[in-house]
Amino acid sequence: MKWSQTLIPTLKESPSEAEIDSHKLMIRAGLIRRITAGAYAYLPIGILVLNKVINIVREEMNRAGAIEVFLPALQPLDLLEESGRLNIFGDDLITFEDRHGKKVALGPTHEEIITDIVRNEINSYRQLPITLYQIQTKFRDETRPRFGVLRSKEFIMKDAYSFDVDYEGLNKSYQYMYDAYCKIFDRCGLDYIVVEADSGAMGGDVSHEFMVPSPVGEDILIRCLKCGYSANRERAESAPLLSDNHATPHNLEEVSTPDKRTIQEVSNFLKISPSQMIKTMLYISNGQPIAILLRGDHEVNETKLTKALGQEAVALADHKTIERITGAPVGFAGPVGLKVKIIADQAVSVLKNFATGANKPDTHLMNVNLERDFKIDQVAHLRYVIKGDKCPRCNHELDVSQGIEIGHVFKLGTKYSDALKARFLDAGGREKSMIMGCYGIGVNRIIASLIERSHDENGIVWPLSITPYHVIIIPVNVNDNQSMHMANSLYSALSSNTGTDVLLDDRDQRPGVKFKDADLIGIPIKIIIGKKFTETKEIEIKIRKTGETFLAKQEDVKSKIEGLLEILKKTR
RNA sequence: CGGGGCGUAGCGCAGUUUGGCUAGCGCGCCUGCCUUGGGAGCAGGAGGUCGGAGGUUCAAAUCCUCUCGCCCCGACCA
Repeated sequence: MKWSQTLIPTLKESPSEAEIDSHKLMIRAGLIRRITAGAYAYLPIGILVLNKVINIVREEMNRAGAIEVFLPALQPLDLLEESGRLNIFGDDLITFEDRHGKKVALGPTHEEIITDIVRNEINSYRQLPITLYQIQTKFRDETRPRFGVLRSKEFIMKDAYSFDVDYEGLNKSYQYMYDAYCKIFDRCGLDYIVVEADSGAMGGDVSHEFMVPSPVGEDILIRCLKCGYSANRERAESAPLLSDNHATPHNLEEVSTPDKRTIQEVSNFLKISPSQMIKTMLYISNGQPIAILLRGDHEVNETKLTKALGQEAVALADHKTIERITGAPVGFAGPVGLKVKIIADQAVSVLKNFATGANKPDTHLMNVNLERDFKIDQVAHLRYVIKGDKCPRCNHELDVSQGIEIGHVFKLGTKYSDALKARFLDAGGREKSMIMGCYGIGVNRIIASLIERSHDENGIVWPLSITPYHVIIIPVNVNDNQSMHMANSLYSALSSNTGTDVLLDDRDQRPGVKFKDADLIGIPIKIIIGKKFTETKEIEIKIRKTGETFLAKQEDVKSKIEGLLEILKKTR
């Protein structure tokens, strides 16, 4: 491609809409333009990159035995109702009525559609197992789209769904997908880590997330750098805290804490550490209020709470309920004298002489102790792991960091096949629910997270596998006939190699502009036809990532480039 | 959805507090000259319903009301 014939609108200045490096660079390098909040147009080199990523995904999916389908973006609402996910998606779902008044949604994901197809077309164990996948745009009305294509209202996802006759089969299908994911992300040149995840609202039990470590990531990763344990925040566990003081219980004491409601306010006021306080949170579970006790500096993990209660969902009690149950406004609840079921986090069970609300307005209690002052009905792990917690496996200190989720694999089991009646007859003629798995990849996110990890002050640094062009030829002076002739002949020679994408910067621009632009858009190899060429007929070759330069005679350029491409292919 | 901020040329911004001449600057763009190894220089030029609607006023980018859009923090998040 000749630069003058395509559209690569580079910008010298960062657009004000962008906050993070990848977003700025995608705009500055002319990959994308925002059309409206959370929706982006991909410009020529943007779609080149996107297509390369998609091709890698497709190749590895096919290699893993998955079968591609193409599904509608328009979905009838009744299917989502049938699976019970209409409420779960809630306002994230983009819905409208067609001219006949029929309610339609733009698909936020496609479990229901796939399951619907499979239940209609597959009835026998002889047709199983099968894994179907699609690469398509999905729509979610995100409350706050941000970070460019990292969180947008429409985005491209690869979604695969596996259907097996039994759990053994599911394990196999899952492993195929897991392995394929590793290959895909490896090929895209990404540094990623795999963490155990909670399967959350998708249902099912085993799940892994593929994460690119990044401070701009919206997910929190808990990792043990010693033994390799890694999990996301919802899933992560920590070693139980030990009772470290054998302090004798002091006398219970009531203190006045006028208008001090939060842990922060009370701990400042009483001059004690938040970790010497207990916070009491009232939840509604199964229609009944229950009290959850947490250490003051800990936060409730509702995923774990939900599981501990064996419920589908729990919700915080409203203020009125709290007043009714505790006899005090929000901010003064405590376990002493409370007449509801009490579940304590493990960290609470080892505390002595702590402070907590007195269930009386403007009053807290000091030197509260378990057993003596109140009893708990259940101890469970209910909180998020924080810095300082120890690894549940090897007791080494856990690392807390951030990451961008680029892929997620789930063992769903029969959640959707039960709900949507996707059944088959086994060899013995018995009807059974299909065992499902589902596997997603955020295609746009691959690009953004790659840039997030692979750029420098001059711009993007593409890996060979997904770069829009492998080589950029820069004739320094396009008005010099010999230079242009050389540029054109190199362009033809290199382009004739299948699989080598060449960009020729034929613009009549000053060299500085061309070098800056080539760096900005991140092309791995530059071929420069300039001073050296006019003087000695030598051609300069420069590597974007390392800045290494080579001089080659004109007849050697092609083989030199081929050699460099081979080397770059192998290095990440 | 709560809090904060911003909308002025393709991009980045000043001007708004305290209303007042023809609305400015940098980049980019067009023409010419010059220049050709890391975002050159000189000269000339095009480009604006100041987000929109209504109001106050002799006079509104500037003040008031409403509205739309966008960004940030938080909440939310298969």
